[in-house]
Amino acid sequence: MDTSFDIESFFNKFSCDCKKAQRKTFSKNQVITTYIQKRNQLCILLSGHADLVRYDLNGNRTIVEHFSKNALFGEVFYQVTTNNELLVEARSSCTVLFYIYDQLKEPCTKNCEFHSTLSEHLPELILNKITDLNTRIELLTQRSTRDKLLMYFSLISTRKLSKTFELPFSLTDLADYLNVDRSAMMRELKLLKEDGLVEKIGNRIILLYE
Amino acid sequence: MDTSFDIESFFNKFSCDCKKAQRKTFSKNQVITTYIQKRNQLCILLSGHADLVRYDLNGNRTIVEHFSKNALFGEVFYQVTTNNELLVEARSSCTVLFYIYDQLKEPCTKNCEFHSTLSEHLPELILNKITDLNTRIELLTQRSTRDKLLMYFSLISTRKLSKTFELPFSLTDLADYLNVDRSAMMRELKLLKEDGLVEKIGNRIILLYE
DNA sequence: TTTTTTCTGTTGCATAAGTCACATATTATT
DNA sequence: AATAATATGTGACTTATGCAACAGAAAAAA
Repeated sequence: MDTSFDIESFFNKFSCDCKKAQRKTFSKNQVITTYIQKRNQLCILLSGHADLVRYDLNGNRTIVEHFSKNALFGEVFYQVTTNNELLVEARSSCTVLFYIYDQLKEPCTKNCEFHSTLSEHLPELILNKITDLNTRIELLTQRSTRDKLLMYFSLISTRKLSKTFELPFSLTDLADYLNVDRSAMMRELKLLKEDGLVEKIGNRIILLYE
Repeated sequence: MDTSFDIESFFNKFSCDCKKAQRKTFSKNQVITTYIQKRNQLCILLSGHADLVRYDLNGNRTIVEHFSKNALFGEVFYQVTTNNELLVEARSSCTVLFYIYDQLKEPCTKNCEFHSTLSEHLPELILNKITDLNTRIELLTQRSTRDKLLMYFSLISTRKLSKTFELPFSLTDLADYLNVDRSAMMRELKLLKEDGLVEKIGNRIILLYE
């Protein structure tokens, strides 16, 4: 998520005196939070990468959302509908700001600069979240595994402004993100290579079309 | 979407003097808007039902989102990634409020009551939109057609607080919404009936489990 | 009303995609 | 450096889902 406003460096300069925010760091694979209704938690990812992951009763794992710098997450945004486990897991080492949504909304009595600036930028951050979610839906509504792969590659390619890029996921995770079986995805990836649409060197993807 | 705040009746009482909003009505199947980047349009559905529909090059139709009373939509929320057509179509007769997002943000000079009240309630409306999108993702990440149907039924059932309910979609539309082939969905629906999980009388679904 | 259009329900068939299983490569951990 | 753990790559087999086609029902238009 690319925002002109860099929350992390801003937070470092004007740390929040009002004590409404908690800042924590996490190492890879640690659980950042779980989604349990009622707490109304709102989190901001200051640095690193994290995933919202769902484990269902059949042992299937789904990466519901992927978060990078400046992303918002937390159960304020979530109506927990199923009784599946929903965890946010750190994909790399992460720094996270924890808020209670209702406290964030009401004006800060201490009038600390960080708090007011964050409120000012909140609409922008939220709009980014919504477009991310809509893009996620576009991806998931692709009909075939091939279409999902091609759209996913194209998204990263335009974001990186290059036909060559590193995958931010392992292939196992990518399958869980695209909601397809891993071995089926591998097969399709091979076909894409055979059809001369894609090249893959280690973790690096090269798009050969257009 | 159930909000305590009813925009429609409020708008009727204190109609917006500042002329920033345009209110229009649409009849069934009319195109309310198309998603073209740059205009930054934000729309509010005051009454009726509408769908965001995508037509791809193979003639496939996808219902990307379904909107009901108080729903927000428009291209502010959308990063148009593919070159597919994206239309919002009225499913029933609709009343829609059109805004330009940037104008909505800045404080109203005329200080009209509607405008300020809307701004006040905007965070709540936006939060609803985000939880809707997340629920949509939950639905789309169900693995099988059966799971999609069961989750969809369960969502409506909890919303209506009843194991018996009318489908707000035709079966053709439902298939486009669940992103599955219609005849495959019909087959699965038959199996659900045969397994004694669901009963269907006309447009009415009865859940038989739990 | 009659006619036309769209929706529902069902089938046979083709194929995309899931399941299982295993070998090798790569990455963590001790 | 040795061992364990996890990720990648691939193949044989099964199954779910897509596709095409059609008849009857329901809804919309004439």
